[in-house]
Amino acid sequence: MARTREFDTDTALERAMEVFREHGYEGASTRDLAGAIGIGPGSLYAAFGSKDGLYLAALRRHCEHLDVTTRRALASDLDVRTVLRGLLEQAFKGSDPANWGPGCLLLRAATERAGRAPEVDRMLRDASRAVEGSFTEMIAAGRRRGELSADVDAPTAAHFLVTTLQGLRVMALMGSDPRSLSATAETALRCLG
Amino acid sequence: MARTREFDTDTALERAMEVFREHGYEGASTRDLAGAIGIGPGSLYAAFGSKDGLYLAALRRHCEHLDVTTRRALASDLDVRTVLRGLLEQAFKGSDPANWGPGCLLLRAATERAGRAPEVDRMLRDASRAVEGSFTEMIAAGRRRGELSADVDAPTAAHFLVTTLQGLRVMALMGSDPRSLSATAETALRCLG
DNA sequence: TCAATTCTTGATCGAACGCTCCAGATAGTG
DNA sequence: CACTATCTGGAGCGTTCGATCAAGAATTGA
Repeated sequence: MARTREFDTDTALERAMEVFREHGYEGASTRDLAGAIGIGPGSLYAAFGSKDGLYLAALRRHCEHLDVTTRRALASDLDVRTVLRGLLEQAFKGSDPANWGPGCLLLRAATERAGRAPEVDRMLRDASRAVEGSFTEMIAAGRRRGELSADVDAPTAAHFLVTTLQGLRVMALMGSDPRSLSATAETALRCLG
Repeated sequence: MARTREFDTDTALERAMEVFREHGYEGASTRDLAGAIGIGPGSLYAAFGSKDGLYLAALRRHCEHLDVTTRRALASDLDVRTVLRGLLEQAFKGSDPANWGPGCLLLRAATERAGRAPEVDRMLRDASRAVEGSFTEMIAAGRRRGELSADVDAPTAAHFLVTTLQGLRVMALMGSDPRSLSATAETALRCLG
């Protein structure tokens, strides 16, 4: 009983993610965003309420992408070290540089908006815990299969590896040599015992 | 033979660092900056040329602070693990949260401006290498004193620890539990062998 | 077919942006 | 005491910001 929306919300969010990833929250203008999505400002505000609303929706979608990546890794039946190595390496030379790599929108959100937008804080915490949870499961499973020493504490090791993961992204942004980054990933994996 | 400048450039840069740290590059307006420094826009532009010029000067100054912190650690005669532990812990609960903590301007610059301002890229790389270099020296010295195993490769271990350091800052921003952060720092130190 | 409802489009709002200009203030020099 | 050189700070430049709104287009139920 009314006109149908001409653009797809999911596609719009993917485009918005890209713009926010490129320019950050403050650096992305509503004109940039509407232009990238291919709609007018009116449609943007009708669909997402505000620039902040669009940002939160894009960030939420990004978190879903992260979850898909970690769950896919979790479902793998390869050796746990191999899987973890793949995740760490993707953090700085990934085949999916936009979502899991140094451009990760969540990392940007952490440095740009942590502590000044409650909803963002909540998403940072939740997404971070979700990734950490998947890592914990992977390590626990690897230990059960005997791929890791029995005296590895899964939650502790998971937190350590996620920290390394974030560090690798940052170091990549700082211009660190890929060879050094790989060596650091290897060092971290060796710590698993 | 002319009127003397009424404000101190160094003090101005400290204030600017604070504003950039708080709001980022895009989020900090020249009015914010001039207001925080306590000068008019004319003075700001006469002294620093542009917002970008002020940002670069502030970032350069921040890098000097980082250098001071790492060199002070380097000069310490405590056990190398104790010194490194102090640096890692300061990254998330530091007595100097502004400069060495999660708010570190360099980390923000990395996520906000890496790859889009050559001068920033250069500073990211240089500052990162400087910190890494100090870590390398610390580890090498600790090894010479027999505090670390002889089969520790100093540059490799240094890169790994700096990566952990950056990761800890990010994890702190994401709302990670201080207890977990400490445990992760400890895990990283245990890797030194 | 037409009224009702929603969406799209583009002009436009007031505010804030980075930045410039200039009159007035303040200093050293002869 | 001029004279000159520099600094200060507020007014204001043109532009862009996030957001709104009216008017037309598209879709559905009656």
